[in-house]
Parts: sequence; structure tokens; C-alpha cells
Amino acid sequence: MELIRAAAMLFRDQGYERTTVRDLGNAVGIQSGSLFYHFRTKEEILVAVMALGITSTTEQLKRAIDEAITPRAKLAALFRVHLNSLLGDNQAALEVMLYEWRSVSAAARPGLIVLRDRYEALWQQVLDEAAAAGLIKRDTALLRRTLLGSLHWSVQWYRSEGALSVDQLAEHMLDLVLLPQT
Amino acid sequence: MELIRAAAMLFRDQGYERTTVRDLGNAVGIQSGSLFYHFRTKEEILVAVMALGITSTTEQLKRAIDEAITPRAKLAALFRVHLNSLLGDNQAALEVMLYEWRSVSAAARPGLIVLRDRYEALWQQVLDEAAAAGLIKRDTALLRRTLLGSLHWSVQWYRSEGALSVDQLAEHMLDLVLLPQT
DNA sequence: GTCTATAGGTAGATAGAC
DNA sequence: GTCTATCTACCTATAGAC
Repeated sequence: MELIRAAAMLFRDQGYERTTVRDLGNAVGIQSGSLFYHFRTKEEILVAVMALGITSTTEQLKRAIDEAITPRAKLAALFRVHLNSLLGDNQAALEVMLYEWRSVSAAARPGLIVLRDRYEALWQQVLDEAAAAGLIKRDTALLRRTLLGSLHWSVQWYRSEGALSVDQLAEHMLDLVLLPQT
Repeated sequence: MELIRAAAMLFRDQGYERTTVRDLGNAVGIQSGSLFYHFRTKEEILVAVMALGITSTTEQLKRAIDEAITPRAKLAALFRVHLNSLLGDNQAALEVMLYEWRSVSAAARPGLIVLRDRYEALWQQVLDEAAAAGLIKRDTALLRRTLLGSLHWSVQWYRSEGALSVDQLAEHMLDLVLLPQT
């Protein structure tokens, strides 16, 4: 578990391919050979990182949606949870999930796709409710994809030293998509 | 030039690190050693791919903006050119630009950043005009970042075999951001 | 400008001791 | 479970012939 967290940060910062099993061992204070007692291959570590990133974000989102009451509050939760997971203190894992797909073997992909689809289904459901309430435009399938793209991209430019907190950024991004209320 | 195009596709499909100089040689029918007559390092090839991706897109965008007359038409051009460059027949290069930053050495980054900033400045200018004309919301700096994120992400899910052409997709994405006209 | 051949380095993974 | 030691393979880049 400590290894998975450390691996997430290394994979995010250097990329999966550039990170060696020796780097991974160093990060947790063991020799590279010892890793292979816990994992059969380096790729297994990558898959574990990705699975952690998406499942923990999904669980947080589920909880936030259940606690929110109005469609508007649920909609806000999408942005808030996703950005906090992506930009927050301890979540390099989700970023690895987004940027290291090409290094996942065909055999391991289906399992991760199931996890991703589960997460996106939550989004779809909340967006549909919001559209029904007249909060956002009606093309929710395309909206889901564009919004997730917008949020994912934030890792490329958001800096925590800047003027905006993550929660504030979530609010601003929400504003961009809300329809003017009549 | 033929090499740069071939390299773009290989880097996009397999990633830069997983693509060997032997792969690159194979793709253009020469031995791997011969590559180093044209480029000093493998990284130089990566930088050339990225530079091609962003500069050719910038030029296309410049032309499209000049030909467009209304703010609305210029705005549409942003979406159309970007998506065609990203999803079109021969433009793996731009995708490499987006996904292989980590493999670019610190020495080579500044040059690419200049090219990227030039492209984004075009965007900013068109968005500002559109906001002044009341077409889109006023927070154009954030809008630029979210829109570019949305467009970039399309490579992850857009399939040309699907129902939507690239130009149609551009139209739909434009619709999502346009304000209802009073 | 492309070839063959290879230097020099490092990668992921394994074996057996403790 | 972790160590040391090492295997095998492959990588980027170079050298010199043509």
C-alpha cells in the first residue's frame, strides 16, 4: 500500500516507462528484487496504482452524491470531488490512470475499463438529473465527455500556489457550464 | 520529414519510451544506426515531432481565423481546426505534443513552450472577441483552459467510424459553450 | 547517406541464502 | 519477506567501411 502510493507519484512525475524497479524499491527502502515477492511484474504495480486511483475517487463521489440533496448540489459534487482527487495532496494515482493507458497490456485493460465505466456512469446519472432540472444543456453524453476532459486537463496548468483553491476552481468551472436561469 | 510523420504515429500508438530507434528505422526502411546521421539523439526526433504538431496547427488556425469574418465564425474555427488537427488523417504529431511532455528534457522545453503559447494566444484573442460580442461567458482565461482540455480529451473517445464527423463534433462542442441569445 | 558491427549501459526478472 | 548476485535481453549511440 505504501508502495502503491509511492509508485503513483513516481509514475506521475517520470512516467511509467522511465521509472525503474530500482526507483520503486528505493522509494520504500527495499531492494528491487524484493518487489517481485509482492508483484509478479512491474506492470502489475501500474495496474494496482490505476485501480486505486479510480476506485477511491468513485467511492468519494458516491458518498458526496448521497449527501447532496438538490440536483445542483450533486452537480457541484462532481466537480469538487474530481478536482480534489486529481489535484489534492495524495492522489497522483488518478493522474496515472489518465496518462499511462498505453503501457497497460491488452490483458489488463478490461478490468480497468469496468472501473472507469462505473465512475462515468455516476457522472451520467447526475448530469441527466441536472439537465432535467434545467441547470445544464441537454446533450449530457457529450457534456460528460467534454467536462471530464476539462477537469483532467487541469493537472497541466493548475498550481496550488496560485490564487485559486481547488474548491474555488471547482466552483468556477461549474459556473461555466450552468445555464442562465430564467 | 517522412520519418517525422512515421515517428509521430509510433510515438502516439506505443508511447515515446516504448518506441525504439529500431522501430523508427523500420518504419522508413533504414537501419537504426542511420537515423543518427539525421538526428543526434532520439529525443531530437521527439522534439521535431512535437514542433511539427503545434506549428502546423497554429498555421492552419491563423489562416482559418483570417478567412472568418464574424466573431462567431472565428470561434467556430477554433473548434474545427483543433479537432481536425487532432483527429484528422495525418496529425498524430499534435497528440504526441499533448501526451509526451515528460519525456522532453528540461533543455528542450522552453522552445516548445514558446510554440504552445503562441497557439494559445490565438485562442485567447478569439475568445475575447467572442465574449465581447456576448457569445460566450466572460471568464475567457478559464474558458480557454477548459475548452482546450475538452478538445484534447476527444482523442480518448472519438472514433471516426461513429455517427459524428469531426466537423459535426466541432459544431456540437461549440453549441455547448454558446450562450442562449436574448 | 546508409550499411554492419558492436560498445557500453541498464532494464526487468530470477535464484538461493538468510 | 528481504537480501545479494546475476542472467538475459535490449536499449541508445558510435565507428568505420562502402
